[in-house]
Amino acid sequence: MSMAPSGKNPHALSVGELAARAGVSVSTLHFYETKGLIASSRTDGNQRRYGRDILRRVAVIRVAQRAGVPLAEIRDALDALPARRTPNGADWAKLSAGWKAGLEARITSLTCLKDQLDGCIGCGCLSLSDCPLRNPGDTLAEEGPGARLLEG
Amino acid sequence: MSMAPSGKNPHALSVGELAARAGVSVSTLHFYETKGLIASSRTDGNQRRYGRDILRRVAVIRVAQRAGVPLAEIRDALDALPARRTPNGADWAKLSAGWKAGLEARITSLTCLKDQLDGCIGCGCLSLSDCPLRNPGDTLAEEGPGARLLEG
DNA sequence: CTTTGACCTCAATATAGGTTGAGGTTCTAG
DNA sequence: CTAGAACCTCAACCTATATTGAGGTCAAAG
Repeated sequence: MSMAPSGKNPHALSVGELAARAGVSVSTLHFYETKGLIASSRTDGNQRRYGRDILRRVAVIRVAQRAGVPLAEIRDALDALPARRTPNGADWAKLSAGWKAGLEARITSLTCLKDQLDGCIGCGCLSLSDCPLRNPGDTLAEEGPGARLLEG
Repeated sequence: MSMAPSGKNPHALSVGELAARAGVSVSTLHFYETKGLIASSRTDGNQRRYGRDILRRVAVIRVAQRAGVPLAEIRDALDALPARRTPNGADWAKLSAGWKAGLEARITSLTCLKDQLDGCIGCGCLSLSDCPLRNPGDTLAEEGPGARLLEG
């Protein structure tokens, strides 16, 4: 019934425990592992066990995702963390600082779009040749074809 | 060489022309048609021809996408346009007004995240139990598992 | 010792939003 | 009339982010 492993290390988390505490599903944790975002050691019985860093790491992943950072980039950023010692506050802060810039850019882009939409609601011009929404001045038009899941 | 159809109706656009003018690829227009976002008439030779409304319609679709509206919702909104007459400025304004609310919510959510990230950069607390980023007060935590491509 | 729940791997499926290619037709310029 | 550009359909493929299921193992409680 209990999800906690009762083995030698009471601080190590099983995937079920981690999933519950981190607010993600077990399959998501497996998925993150295949993508190199998290790692685990194994028990004699081949079950995953996670150390004390893991909760913070998963939390960082979810926050970065909310900020619109794709998993591949998150992985690269996490790979840049010091491997030998436990990352400290400054290490994490460095990561989030980098992501904040992207987040701010996204907010700016959306706000710009909103302002233009405001104007176009007033004039009903949407799609007229001089409407800023039709020929946005930003770099979006330069992005090539391809799946663009986030608004860039 | 010319992409313009030289048939009876010089105002009708071929897919290539529409693609060029709307700034999307031909395959995207085909795709939109299968999804019910746009429609076309056909020549005797089974080639698509588009009327004068189409440019505005495609423009509206792209703007709504930038605002984070999924194609299915855009389709539903477009379906609600008057079918019998050419939609006027007020019709289009009604659409964009609805999408603006969602866009504003998205901006608010991201701005909130940014503000929290600001605080957490200062304290380096990311993943500590009292960090607002770990237990966001908004409704994101209530969303079940599943692909969440946009930040909701 | 048996049962049950948590765990394992691997493959298939799902969604959104398209792109690419094969194989064939149409249109227009020279 | 013929070459080549543009068009057609349909199916397969692509990325990102997971979820679901099949088939089997492990561990702890009764």
